[in-house]
Amino acid sequence: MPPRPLRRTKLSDIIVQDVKRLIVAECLEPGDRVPSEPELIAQYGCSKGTVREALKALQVEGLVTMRTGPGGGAYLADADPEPASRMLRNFLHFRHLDGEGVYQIRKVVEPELAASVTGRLTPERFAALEDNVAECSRHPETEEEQHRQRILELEFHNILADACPNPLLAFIGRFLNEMLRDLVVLKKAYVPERHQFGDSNVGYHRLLLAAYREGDAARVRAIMLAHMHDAERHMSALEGEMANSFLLEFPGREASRGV
Amino acid sequence: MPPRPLRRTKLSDIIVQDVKRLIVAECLEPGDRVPSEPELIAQYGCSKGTVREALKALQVEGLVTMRTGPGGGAYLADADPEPASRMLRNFLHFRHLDGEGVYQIRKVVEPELAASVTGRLTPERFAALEDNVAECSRHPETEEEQHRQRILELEFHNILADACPNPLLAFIGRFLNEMLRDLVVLKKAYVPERHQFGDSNVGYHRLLLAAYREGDAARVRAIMLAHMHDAERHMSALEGEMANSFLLEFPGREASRGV
DNA sequence: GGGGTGAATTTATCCGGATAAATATCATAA
DNA sequence: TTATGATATTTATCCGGATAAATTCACCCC
Repeated sequence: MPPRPLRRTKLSDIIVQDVKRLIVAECLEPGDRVPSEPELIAQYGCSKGTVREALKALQVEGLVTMRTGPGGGAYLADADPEPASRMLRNFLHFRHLDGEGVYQIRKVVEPELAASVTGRLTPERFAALEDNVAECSRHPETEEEQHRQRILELEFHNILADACPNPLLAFIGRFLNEMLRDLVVLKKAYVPERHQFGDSNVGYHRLLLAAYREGDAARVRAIMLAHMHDAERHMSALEGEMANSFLLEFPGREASRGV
Repeated sequence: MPPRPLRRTKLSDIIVQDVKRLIVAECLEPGDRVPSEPELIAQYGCSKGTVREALKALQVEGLVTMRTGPGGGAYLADADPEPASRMLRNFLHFRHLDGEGVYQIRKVVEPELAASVTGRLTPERFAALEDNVAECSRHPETEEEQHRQRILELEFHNILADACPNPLLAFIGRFLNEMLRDLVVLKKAYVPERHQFGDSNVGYHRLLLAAYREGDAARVRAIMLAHMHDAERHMSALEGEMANSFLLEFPGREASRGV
């Protein structure tokens, strides 16, 4: 039933593979130039539409970025996990992943992540964590502000993820935060009880800061584990009705650049 | 520096968004029909190229599949994590993720996953696990066979992941296995010591089967944790030189359908 | 010398047509 | 009744052109 590929593989796919091989062969680094539209047209003797499709595919895979103007063309892009993250979120929302599902992972991943950055926090990052705690400690006035503060608390965990030297662990940490963010954005039902949870969250964050100051990785791990278990218990209120709203762009997240 | 979107948003992007909204509004399920090429052309009064680009974008996001022939057109696709998985693997390979990095996550995720499927294994899955252990217990003859057996051992963990009701946990479990598979495929250096590790792996798998038979989730967790720590120690031999080989299609994995 | 203007380059978007391939349906024949 | 083959429908691929937008760089004026 799935439309199998046609007899001869698409010309644009051949170009895609060739360009990838070129990247490997030449050991290109992000920022290096890749054959541009007119060059590929000349090389393959095809129309620009075909070349454009190949370059677009490489863009979609996050491998190249295009620049206009003189000296423009295709350049090897900095690796960016966002497209993959977005597709994965779509997939999981389709599968009706709920808050409890996120916390089943989070409660084992966040302690490991938090412990692993002990002693690796730059002064800038540590200051950012302190700022975050300070801002989340303020008493919110409006409902809207309370809601934003709720999301701001997640930023604490994002800063930790950014400090993690393991790219996979960093990605998963960020990803889980984004999933929770989607859930919080979709369901303001979470807000009413914010005081109880919010204060509790920030309290754990303060304890974590103290443990980081002492460089006590074991205590960091223990505090984060307790934090996660505590938060998990409060997640039951976030169940259900995710439906298909994921397809629409969430406010506050920059719109994806289409395909 | 990134080429910002042009003044007016692309027509194909508008179509993409409209179709997504339609999917949400009509609560479409996988397999349901989505407006086809000629319908969208009539609706938007644009050329087929533009409509094709929109439908292609929806394909790339894994939301729809196209069918040819009468009654063909665009249909809401079954959610598939493969495209996201592939992009994420590319990203991580670019970041030179190594075996140790994978195991930092794996050692916390696999025990949770393994424990969570205790008592949920269907007879079919349990039989598949037993078959896997039996096949991995055979004495490999050729080098090639040893190598394939090494990969086959990973399948044990994939079966567990498939049994996991949490879609995120299942995805991460499968994903980590794929990352390891890439590493093993790329570096046959792993093979020489296969006996030591291979036997050890299968031994843990046997212990897990026994614990599953008794429905002892705590013991499953403990065994898997020991399994992971054991395997992690042997991972140092798998370090380094991932380079950019990720871009090429790995043998044994079906080629991606281009863009 | 500095700052603004415009030309050149390159990609971005869209068009409509031509041919090929896949598939469901229906008619036909065994 | 069943199997086979023709037909119609729909997507797949590719082409080349036209216009618009963004960026760089050289040039010119002050």
